[in-house]
Amino acid sequence: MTSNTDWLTVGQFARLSGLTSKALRHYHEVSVLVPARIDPHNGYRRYTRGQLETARRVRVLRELDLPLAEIAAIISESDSEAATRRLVAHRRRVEARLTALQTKHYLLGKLIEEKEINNMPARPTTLSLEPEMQRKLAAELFNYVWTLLETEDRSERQTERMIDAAHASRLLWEDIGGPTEHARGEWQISRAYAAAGQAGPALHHAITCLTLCEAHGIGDFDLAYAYEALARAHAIAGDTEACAQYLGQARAAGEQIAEQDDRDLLESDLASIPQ
Amino acid sequence: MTSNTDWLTVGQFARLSGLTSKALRHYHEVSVLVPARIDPHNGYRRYTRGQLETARRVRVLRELDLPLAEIAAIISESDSEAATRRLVAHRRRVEARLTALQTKHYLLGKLIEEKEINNMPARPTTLSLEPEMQRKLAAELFNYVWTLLETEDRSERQTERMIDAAHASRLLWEDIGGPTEHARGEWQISRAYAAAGQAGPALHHAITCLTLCEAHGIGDFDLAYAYEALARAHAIAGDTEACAQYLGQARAAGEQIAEQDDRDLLESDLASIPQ
DNA sequence: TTGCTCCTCACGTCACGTGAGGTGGC
DNA sequence: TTGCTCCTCACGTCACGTGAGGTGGC
Repeated sequence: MTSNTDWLTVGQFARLSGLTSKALRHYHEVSVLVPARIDPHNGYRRYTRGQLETARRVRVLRELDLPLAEIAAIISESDSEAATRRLVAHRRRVEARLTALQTKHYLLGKLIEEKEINNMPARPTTLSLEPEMQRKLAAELFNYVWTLLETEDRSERQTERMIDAAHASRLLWEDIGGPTEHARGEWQISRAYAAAGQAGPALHHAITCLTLCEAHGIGDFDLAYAYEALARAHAIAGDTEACAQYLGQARAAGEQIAEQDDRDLLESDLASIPQ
Repeated sequence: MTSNTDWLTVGQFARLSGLTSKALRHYHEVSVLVPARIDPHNGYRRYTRGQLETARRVRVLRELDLPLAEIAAIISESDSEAATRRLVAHRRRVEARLTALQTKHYLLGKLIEEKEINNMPARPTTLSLEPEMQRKLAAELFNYVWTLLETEDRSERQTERMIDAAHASRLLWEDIGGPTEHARGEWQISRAYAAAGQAGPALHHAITCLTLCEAHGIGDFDLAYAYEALARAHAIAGDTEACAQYLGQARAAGEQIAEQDDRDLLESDLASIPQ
């Protein structure tokens, strides 16, 4: 209980906290962790044992790459909820860095591979997305289109973005998906154009969808929906006769669908086609 | 064939290589990429078109986080095997960073969990791309469309992907770009549809392009090209009269273009419109 | 002539680490 | 008295970005 042991110098405090004295001086300068008192005689920094707790927290947070400014805020606020929010935000930043690094890692691998074959490419011919990310993006875009399709008061601009997104999703599926994904992509593009009232493109992509189904023997659900898209596109074009014909084909194909839920879904979609 | 176009200034070289002029000055200073000559009169840096290849390679390598010293070595050595060894070594460093970051990510998750069991982050409504990646992708898609536009024996399928890519690029520019990028995106979509022989969509996006230019006071190059797109779309639709009218407007706007190179480019594009 | 582009400093970024030169404490 | 620790500058790191202040070019 000698006052001797209660006041720690930087070196002692450094050893006990796991920080360096250089770091402690820096933390003092930027007010992240200020010594309890400064010896007025010689300018020595004096820390208390009670400050060790804070010092260790600073160390842990720094090891997790939190910026000093964030750490200062977390420590001074002493509001645990606000602190958690900062941690969550930081974790998102770390996540972003992680995906960026993963992409770089992937691209380096490809570059090395290519180099072994030919000499100096330096010109990427494909998208710089790793397959996993591409798959994720393709799915996100697909869902994004759905969200917008279901938005009732869609602005003109949103409608344009919806169409863009449908095309983007289709593009990304090109090399990571098979005929089924391609057909579904074409179906969604067609539906987006139908929602936008553009009969020409809606018809074009509906035809592509059906062609894919036929060429690859895709039946069930997807085939029925190919006809649904054709019926809808013709309805919008004002061709009642063709619409009715494809409605019939959709219903016929619908009877081949295995799942009851899927059959119901088709029915409600067919019912939504303007006559 | 004028010596004028053979010697590029930093600004021109920056635009063509995708680097910034600041970065180019830095690369000069540290001898990673030295201008072919320095104008003795005013100290202007002059680059050749042949240096673009090197510049692009530097950019690709920097995007992969290689230190400038490594890049300088890779470029100067011109020994492809040594270069590959450097890439492999760098990939290992990236791997190390990756595992370290993954650990931090995991620990942050645990820390947050401990601190609070409630308060889960909301579903992300936007794409899970960080801005840097989104910008890169948008640009890549834009270039991808160009490559396909210039491909003479494009298959039908490639044409479809080209259109998808034009839409995808436009979507990605939506929140990271301004009106100029949006207008250029619309222009490219229009051109892609024109190349595919689809007059309707070509016209639609040409109109959007012009509307954007007018709404945001975009002139020069971009405005002239908006008219070019309209002329081309009408030509494909078989509307000779409207085509001629917009050709005239494009030429008039073309006279306001500052750069001679840009004027020449416009002329050759206008000449390629089928009459 | 007016903008636009180019030039060269000089400083900032982020979290310390590395000395240099000097003094206090046990 | 001898090491050891402490102090305060000042500079370096890495790859540029951001001005400031001035000049050249079309």
